[in-house]
Amino acid sequence: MVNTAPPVGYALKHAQSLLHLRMEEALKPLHLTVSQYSCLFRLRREPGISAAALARATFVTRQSMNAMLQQLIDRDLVARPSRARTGRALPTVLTVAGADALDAAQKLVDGVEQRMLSGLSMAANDALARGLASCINSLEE
Amino acid sequence: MVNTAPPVGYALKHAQSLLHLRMEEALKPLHLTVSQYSCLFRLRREPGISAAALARATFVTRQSMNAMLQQLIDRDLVARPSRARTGRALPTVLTVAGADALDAAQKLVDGVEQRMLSGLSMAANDALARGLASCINSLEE
DNA sequence: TTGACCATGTCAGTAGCCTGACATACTCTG
DNA sequence: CAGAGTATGTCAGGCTACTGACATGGTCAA
Repeated sequence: MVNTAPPVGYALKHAQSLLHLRMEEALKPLHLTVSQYSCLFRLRREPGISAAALARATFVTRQSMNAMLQQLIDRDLVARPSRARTGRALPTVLTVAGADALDAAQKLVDGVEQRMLSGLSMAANDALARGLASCINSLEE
Repeated sequence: MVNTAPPVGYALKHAQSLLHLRMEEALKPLHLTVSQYSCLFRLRREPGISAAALARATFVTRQSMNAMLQQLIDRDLVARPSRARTGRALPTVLTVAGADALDAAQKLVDGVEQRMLSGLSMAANDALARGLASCINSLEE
């Protein structure tokens, strides 16, 4: 007897959709979208990263990322040179204002994430993370 | 010592993004998008459901759902009356062609889902499903 | 050195989904 | 019975992300 509908994929979508919604709500006062937050977050972890690499890390196309970066540059949260020192990649970095915005956003996002995981024991949290990692591994390539 | 970046939210996004991508690839030969598949899937489970309820179940707005339903109606995969017998809700149902398309799509999607879960034991699969359910529960309202 | 190959950035066009707003139909309370 | 409240469908407009295409710069093998 098999399931008529394996619920894992649906649950994944449901959870991600809700997480995105709550994050969007939380970040609204800062006038940041989830995508913009992800971008700033990754920029702190990898200063000087190229826009294309940033795009891959945040699951959008490089075209979308460049459009988003332009907005963030206009708001002075991010900076990058107009010409590459070498190659074509333009190394992008956080500005001071960008780092400040990220700090504020981080607190709000952490709250949402804690809320999401509040019903899980440490072991269950671990099992969830491990399960997701396995799914990711099985799906890539 | 706390994590600089709690990876669960990111892993959730990563997994969902990959799953969506693989499903999109798998459904391409049928000229169906993931959203359309989700819509058909839900329609089989709940024949006669309203477009608004369908929208909630598939995590889009009712405006988007109505636009999508119009496409599916044009392709004769879905049908619904032009007037409601009672109230405003227009009960939507699968056509025979829609059921056939869903059957074909189901096989492909099941393959993707199995691939995603292929690295997990039954217990780990269970723990993942339970963890996601807990996250969903904690995040709604 | 040269030519294939790949990565990056950019331009143009398209599609999907969203928010905001409104009319309609039912329900429920006073 | 009158009114508010809720749910559904629909129209209009806008924004975001996508695909497709191209030029540029670097790498690597022949």
